[in-house]
Amino acid sequence: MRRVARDLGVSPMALYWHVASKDDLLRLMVDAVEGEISIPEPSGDWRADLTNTAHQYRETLLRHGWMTSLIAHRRSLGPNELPHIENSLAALDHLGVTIRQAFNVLMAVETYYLGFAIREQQELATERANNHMTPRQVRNAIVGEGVRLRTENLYPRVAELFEQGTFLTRDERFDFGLARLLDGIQADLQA
Amino acid sequence: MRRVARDLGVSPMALYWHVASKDDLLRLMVDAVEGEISIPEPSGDWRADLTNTAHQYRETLLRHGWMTSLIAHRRSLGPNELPHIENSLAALDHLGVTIRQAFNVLMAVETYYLGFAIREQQELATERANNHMTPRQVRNAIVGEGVRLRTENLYPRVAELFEQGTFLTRDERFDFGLARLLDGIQADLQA
DNA sequence: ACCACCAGTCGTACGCCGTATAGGAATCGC
DNA sequence: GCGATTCCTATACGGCGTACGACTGGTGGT
Repeated sequence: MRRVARDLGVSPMALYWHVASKDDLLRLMVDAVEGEISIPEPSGDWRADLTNTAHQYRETLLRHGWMTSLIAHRRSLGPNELPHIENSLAALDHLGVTIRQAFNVLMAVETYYLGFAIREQQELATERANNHMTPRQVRNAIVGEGVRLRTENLYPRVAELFEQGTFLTRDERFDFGLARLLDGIQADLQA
Repeated sequence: MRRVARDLGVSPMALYWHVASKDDLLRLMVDAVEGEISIPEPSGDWRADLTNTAHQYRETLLRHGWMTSLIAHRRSLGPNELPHIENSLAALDHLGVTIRQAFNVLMAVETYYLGFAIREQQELATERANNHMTPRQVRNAIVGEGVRLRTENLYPRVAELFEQGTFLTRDERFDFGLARLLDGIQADLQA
């Protein structure tokens, strides 16, 4: 609050004319971010539509890193969320599923990208904390840890994983999990 | 800090003998919770094992609601996490997949239950905020909102969804999404 | 018996924070 | 002209995390 006021060049209490409380301000911020996400009209390819939506959300949550820490307490379902749900439901029209089934699908996808956003923030925070190391050094540290584990006969699978020292990029991981989820959903819908 | 100290019947500053800072304390708390999760030995049925793990995590994150709000900033990978990863990787042995592939599977599942835990906390917080209403009243409010949307010709699919007023329970939703994800993973592993 | 040491605690104080309360200045409708 | 409305400011309260320094009880060494 005091910080916001300072940045705006006004006294802290001036904010309370426009906003009821800090909590209220945060709610508005979350809703505003929700508003800047644009869910496209259904294209006819529901997989592409849901994937697109997931990417939009991920990108937006990534751009506003503070959101992930807020989203755990704060109710969403502000007025800016309904059109997104509507469009996503529309993407699943003509698939012979009920609205409720479509909604369950939506929730599952949403769960996935929400979880990914959280993880992503964790990792970015860790990288920020280690920003004195080059990527190569980070990699070496991981490999070294793997070697240590192996020589101590601890957690052989983790050791092997670390020793390889190569992982999917975050983008690849996001797409991998999302694709698997959509695969499962697709199979379920066709059953 | 002051609150913890009061509950322990000591002065606030006494805590700083045992703990470096509030942040440090929170880190220890998260790691302690991680420690109380017990990942069972592989049973031979990897789907059952991963499902079991996911349930354990969900239940634990639910039991300690404060964790979800911390987990976004805080580094995990404390010493209590490695054995879990090891056991989960072990569950995927003998499937003809590399350690790296197995790890990607793990990450996807973890992403899912993390996201679900967040959503669950959101919903529980909302329920707590509305605890002056009976479940019947909540349902009626949703249905009423659906009717309102329909009469105003807004978001017809959302309107229909609300008007029905019945949704999966949280347990069912968790299992539905997780099952779809594992379906997709299974199909991918067999390909 | 003495002392040095150390684990553990406490009191005080500083600089943050969100916000309750009261009041001041500019603008508008009449 | 004047009351109402809009927007802002100043001050103050109670909370927070924690830096700093002092205190206490018990231990081991000599």
